[in-house]
Amino acid sequence: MTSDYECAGRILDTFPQAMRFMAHDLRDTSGRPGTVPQYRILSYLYHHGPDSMGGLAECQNVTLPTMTKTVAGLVERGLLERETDANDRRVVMLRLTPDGEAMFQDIRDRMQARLTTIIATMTADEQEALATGLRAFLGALQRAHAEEKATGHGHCAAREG
Amino acid sequence: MTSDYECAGRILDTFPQAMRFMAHDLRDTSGRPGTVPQYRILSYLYHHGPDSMGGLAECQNVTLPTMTKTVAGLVERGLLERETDANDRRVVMLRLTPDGEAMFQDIRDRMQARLTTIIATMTADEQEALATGLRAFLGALQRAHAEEKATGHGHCAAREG
DNA sequence: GCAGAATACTTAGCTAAGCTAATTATATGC
DNA sequence: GCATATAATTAGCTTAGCTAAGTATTCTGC
Repeated sequence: MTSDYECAGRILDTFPQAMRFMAHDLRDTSGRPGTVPQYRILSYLYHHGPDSMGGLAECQNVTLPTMTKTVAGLVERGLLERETDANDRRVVMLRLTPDGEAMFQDIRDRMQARLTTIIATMTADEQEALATGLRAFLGALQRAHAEEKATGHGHCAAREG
Repeated sequence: MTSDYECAGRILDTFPQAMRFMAHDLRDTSGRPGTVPQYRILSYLYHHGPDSMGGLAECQNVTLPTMTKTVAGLVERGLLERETDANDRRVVMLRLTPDGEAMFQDIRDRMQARLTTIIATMTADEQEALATGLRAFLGALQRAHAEEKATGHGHCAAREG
């Protein structure tokens, strides 16, 4: 029954190490695309379609200035396009370019291939447990995030007034 | 049978988000101790006892210059002590000061309390799965790390000649 | 319908983490 | 004892993250 406490310690041990692995692999991927935050932006736009700076910042849980800067790098490399929203010209919409889409697919395939070789050394049961555990944990994280915003405890202001 | 592939995607979604949570909490913790890499150094020395710059850099999977800099911040704050090794005066040994030990315990307790409230919203089965999955995954990661070093595929040179 | 408040984003300026390349200091080996 | 190897540091760069302040647009209220 100490599994929540144990989980906490295990998360603190495991996640940073895994992130270092991923960061390293991303840099190796033919040099260009680079970093985990950049990859996450490509991934989000790929799966959810175009979104605004604010929308991206919120879902990635970073501030707007941080998002502005990270996006700028991707735009410079021609992986994203900026477009002023027609309905509200304060809003900047971001979308993947064809290059950005191809780049995302390429990186994702490499990353998954790499992770897959690591995960393949685990038993089927362990893989199942990991997938199940992570799915539940991600849900729990997002609930916590939403709740903090609602109670004003969070780090960034709520989007809808 | 797609669970390894699914795991890979899930890891890419979940870990960075969880890291952002932890990073945020660490900064909030009465301001001082700061960041995930710093916390990891305190944690390692707490659990494994004093170690050298090289030893720390290797186990944390960063380069020596990175470790030098991060450690310097902790030494400045009086959380770590440097000591030249008597047997090999090139080697710098790091150990926790009493302050460092107290700081580690304090941070760890806060982090675990925080994570525990998140994890508590998961079912007992999910918690169990997460703990099991992460334990196995950490093992798999470390095997991969060791193997890469052995085959010279890795990023940093092997320690033992 | 325009002044003032609110919103979306950017700019400026900082800190920390990460890297590589080059130095310094100590150990080892022939 | 000189050449080479090893442990750590320094220098110099990039990216990510933050806050505070500025700009441009939209909304509100009278």
